[in-house]
Amino acid sequence: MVDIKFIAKMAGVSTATVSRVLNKSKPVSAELEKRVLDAVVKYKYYPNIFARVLVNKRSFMICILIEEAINQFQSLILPLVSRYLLEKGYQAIINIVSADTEEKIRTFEALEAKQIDGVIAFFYIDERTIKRIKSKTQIPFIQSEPLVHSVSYYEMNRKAAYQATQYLIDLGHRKIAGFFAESYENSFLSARYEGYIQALHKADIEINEKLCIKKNISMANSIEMVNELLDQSELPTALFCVSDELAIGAMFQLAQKGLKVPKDISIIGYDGIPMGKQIDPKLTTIEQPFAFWIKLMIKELLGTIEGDETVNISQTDIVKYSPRLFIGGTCDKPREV
Amino acid sequence: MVDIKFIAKMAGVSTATVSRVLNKSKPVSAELEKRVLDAVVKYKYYPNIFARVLVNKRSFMICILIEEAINQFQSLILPLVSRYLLEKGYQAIINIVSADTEEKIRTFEALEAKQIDGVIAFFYIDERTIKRIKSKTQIPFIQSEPLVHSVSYYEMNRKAAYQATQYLIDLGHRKIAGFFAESYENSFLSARYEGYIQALHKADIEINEKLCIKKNISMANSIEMVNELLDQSELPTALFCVSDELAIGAMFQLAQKGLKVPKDISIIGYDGIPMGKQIDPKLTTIEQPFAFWIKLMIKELLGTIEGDETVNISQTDIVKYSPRLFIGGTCDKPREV
DNA sequence: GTGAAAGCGCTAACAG
DNA sequence: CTGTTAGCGCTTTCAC
Repeated sequence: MVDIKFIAKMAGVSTATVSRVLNKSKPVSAELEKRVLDAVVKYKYYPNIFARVLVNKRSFMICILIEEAINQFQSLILPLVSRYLLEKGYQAIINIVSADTEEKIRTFEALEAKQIDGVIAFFYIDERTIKRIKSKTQIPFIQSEPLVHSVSYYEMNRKAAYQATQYLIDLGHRKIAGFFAESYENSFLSARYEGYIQALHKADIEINEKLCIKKNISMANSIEMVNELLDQSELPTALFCVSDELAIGAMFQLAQKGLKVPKDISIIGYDGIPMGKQIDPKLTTIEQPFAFWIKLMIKELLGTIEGDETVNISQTDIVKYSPRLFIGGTCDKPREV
Repeated sequence: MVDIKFIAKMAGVSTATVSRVLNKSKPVSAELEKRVLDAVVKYKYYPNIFARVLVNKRSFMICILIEEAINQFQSLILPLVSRYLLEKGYQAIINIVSADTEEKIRTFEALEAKQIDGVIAFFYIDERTIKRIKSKTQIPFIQSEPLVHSVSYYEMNRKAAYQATQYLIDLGHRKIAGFFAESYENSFLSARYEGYIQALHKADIEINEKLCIKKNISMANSIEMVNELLDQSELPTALFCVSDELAIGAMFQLAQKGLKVPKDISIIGYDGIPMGKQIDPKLTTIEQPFAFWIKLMIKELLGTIEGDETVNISQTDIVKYSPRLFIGGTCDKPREV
């Protein structure tokens, strides 16, 4: 076993010196430094990270917390998160929790006790629960769902949804249905609803409650939502979906019902998941520069962990990386125009 | 800071006793055991895993290695793997690697040096690479793709594919197309192809090369595959797909082309991913008891790690947990029968 | 600039 | 059964 003691002996120095060279924690003479580094290479020495943690009180481990299953969005960002963490010298560990709030809070406590440096929750946590977690633990955490609320993610979502709806209006649509999420208070999901409403208002289009369907946003529900939509007396010519999964599910069900996209109905999604580009026609949607946002978000987390309060995000960066419209083949002019 | 010393003091015992209770490493009187456990609960004590590692020479950490992106199958099993590992006292950590073989091998070496106990590769590794990894490292590893090759996963796949094809034949189909994977040598994917071929042979159906399309099995490719199929002079009445993703992609594209499932063509998939149950009609498919298999596979890995060579898997268990046909709504009798 | 030595929190002999 | 104690490999005072 080659450990720090062995290297010290071989280099003819003390263990303290080896440690100093490896961590650059204190100046060491060039002479000794060379001897240490040579020994490290010669004997393929890797410091024992666990021993290091014991002393440092920092594990350089971040836990990704997932609620039961992994959805498309999460499987998209998980590799990005993990890779970026590694780049920053942190190891991603993964834990699964149930939907139960109490269990989640207990998990936060456990992770703190296990000396995990921080948590990235892959689910939405409401304000009340956030307060409870903060009252019980000190562990720094962020949520991936409302990615960068720190740079007004709500506002971004509202604007992009506005833009998407506006795009449909510009194509000549007036009867624009919407599939939305229920019960997400002031999250980015309700921002998308707001953007949709505002665009319709701006264009003097009356809001038709029957065309606004709110449900949980799983692909399964989009089938029901389409059926509900088709039961209306007045069929829409376009459909705005609050997520790509919803949009793709809707396309699927519409095809089953014999309706063509975009000939019979135009569809626009939100997210830019890979599957949207794998279907035919490609899904027109709002794309989000996830990779960039994730970096921003993690930078914020690591800033808190490392006691660096000054994570500075420039306004130009934010604008540069705003969501943008991807024009696929699922939107066209309405039939009768 | 609540540590083992603190708990020992509060319970009025020695640290050794606390350790023995927590690890069940030696018998402790009921009286003391109770006092220890009470203190543990009362003060929310969690043993410091890093200190434990230092002594045990075991990190109780298993790395899940993912190749760049996460597909549906992987996102399905990832929570199962993680949860089961935790149940067994291991923590899952996650690393992303590129498709490059050399980088993968280096990652295995690095993980060993970091004292990670084992690796679960979420990708297919060919024989040659396996040999190279084993020559350079000692780290135990398994692959999730051919889940339980230890219990003849190949055979299971062949049988199940046979059963699926037989089901179509029993419904009266004779022109049965197949979407398969290319270049997977002797993996479970080729076993599915073999099962399909054997079922056709058994029923004296001539193999039509033009109806057997082999491509990489992403959803994107199923669109091309459907187009290729529709270009044939002779249309099939049924389609066996080597994966659910392929099957769903095909359903989608067929709907776009105006073909109804199962009226115009029957479709059967393989895997049993959740999305298959979210679409309408539900996808008829071969379901696999993943959770059970994952346990088997991990048991094998942990067996190697813990030096337990005798991981015994009973034959009844294997039969009990064989893949089984799930009958959704995507298969019917052929039109003209 | 360098080394000796005291822990970090835990487990496992070794005594009793 | 139970307690005392010596490390696991590393970092970091504290002297020199």
